[in-house]
Amino acid sequence: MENKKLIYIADDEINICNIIKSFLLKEGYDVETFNDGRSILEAFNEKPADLLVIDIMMPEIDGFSLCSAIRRQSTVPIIIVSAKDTEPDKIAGLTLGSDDYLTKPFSPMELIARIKSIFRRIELDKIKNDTVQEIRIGDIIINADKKQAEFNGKNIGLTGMEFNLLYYLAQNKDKAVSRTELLDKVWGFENYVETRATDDTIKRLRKKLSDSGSSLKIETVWGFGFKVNEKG
Amino acid sequence: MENKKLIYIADDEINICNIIKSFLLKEGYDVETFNDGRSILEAFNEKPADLLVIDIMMPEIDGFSLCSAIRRQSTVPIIIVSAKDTEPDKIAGLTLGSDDYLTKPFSPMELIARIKSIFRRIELDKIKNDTVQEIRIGDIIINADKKQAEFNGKNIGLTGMEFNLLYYLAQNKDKAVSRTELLDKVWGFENYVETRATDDTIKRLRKKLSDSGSSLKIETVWGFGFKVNEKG
DNA sequence: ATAAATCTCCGCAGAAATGTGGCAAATATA
DNA sequence: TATATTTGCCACATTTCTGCGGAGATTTAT
Repeated sequence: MENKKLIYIADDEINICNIIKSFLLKEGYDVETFNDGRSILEAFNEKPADLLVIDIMMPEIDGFSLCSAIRRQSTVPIIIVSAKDTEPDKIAGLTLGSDDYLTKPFSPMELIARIKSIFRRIELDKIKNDTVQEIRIGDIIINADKKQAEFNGKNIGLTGMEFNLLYYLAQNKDKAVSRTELLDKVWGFENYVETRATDDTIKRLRKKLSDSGSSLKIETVWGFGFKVNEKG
Repeated sequence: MENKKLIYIADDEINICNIIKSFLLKEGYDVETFNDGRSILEAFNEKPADLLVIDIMMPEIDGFSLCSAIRRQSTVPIIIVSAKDTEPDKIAGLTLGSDDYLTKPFSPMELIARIKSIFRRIELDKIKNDTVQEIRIGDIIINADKKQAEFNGKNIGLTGMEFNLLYYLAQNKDKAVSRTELLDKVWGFENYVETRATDDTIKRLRKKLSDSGSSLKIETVWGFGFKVNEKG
């Protein structure tokens, strides 16, 4: 269980700080507020936060300088919040190392959405290589990366068309899919093939499934198309 | 060997696509444009990009659906660009998995600054995570520093192209990689070579691997590309 | 029950994709 | 400059895939 994230806010208007703080607290974050650039920098050196929300115009150290100072020593995400809404200001802020730039007045809900988006990005980068894209259907695992379907961890050796067809049916599991839809989505509309072509591939698919030992059945929906069910 | 970053743009207004494209090209990115949700999704499955810029209102598949569809299978950064500027729209977009949300009309320079900010965030996260210079794949050890691959501690004498190709496949182990992707990421976009060039290098790679005594096999993914598996 | 419609299965052949060996231009090396 | 290496390309052989016709089985309708 991950700890609560700690967020520092720096703005010389105390009211702004408090408003943002109350929203972030409601979202379950730990929050500390500061009213000038120097105090947030000192606090950060003392105890690093997980994200900073800073204003541009502040006493002691302004937001731009603060941003580059922090960036020299940390990869912590920074969101700049400012009344300065000109393009050069935004670009300066983003270029100096901030992850986002919001102009006042802004919606607290949007700020929260953007904070979450940044945290999600960090998570995605962290787990990137561990995520496996696969669909489970009955006793079969369909792995889109490997482009193969497995039963008991063993590849059942589907061809391209067979794989695409099974993949499409699995994406629409428990739902009947018409032949026309299959021809359109799996075969592609530039192909002029007989409707019966689907039957052929289904036939081969069924054979390979049963040969592999799987008990997954592709149901026929009479006069319409086919369907696979989540549980075998 | 870090290539130019590849960016896909999807907007049903061709003019918007072209304007964004020209700016991004000037910044040194590779760019491809699409005019509906489905075509960018198909292109992405065939050849993943490094970042997506998508509109909300598009034919076939709208931006929101596209965003969650992509997010289900990839961590690629997504920037939504839309004429819808209400708070709920922004929050919806950010919550569904986008990394940023810009409202039209927007400044191209700001878009570029935000794109760079996202790439910087990913770099910052990457430095924290991996510093591995050696990849083990089957009975082969690939050393990025020495730029050579070893079996039983002995260099198997790969040429530059052969090494780059094996290295790329190893980085994507257990994942099928298309020829198009290889041409883009290993050969580089500026080179116009026959698709079959990949087959040639694969051929030589396979020979050197087997000559060296290694049992590592490069699998053919019929009608798509190639793949190496973690365990030989 | 009987007829009509629909689906499954079999074998096949054309088509598409890939593997193989040789060749030559470009590049590096001595 | 001469030599060796690398790498893309081509032609041909081989493998693999996939749609089709048709026979027989199954389901539905009357």
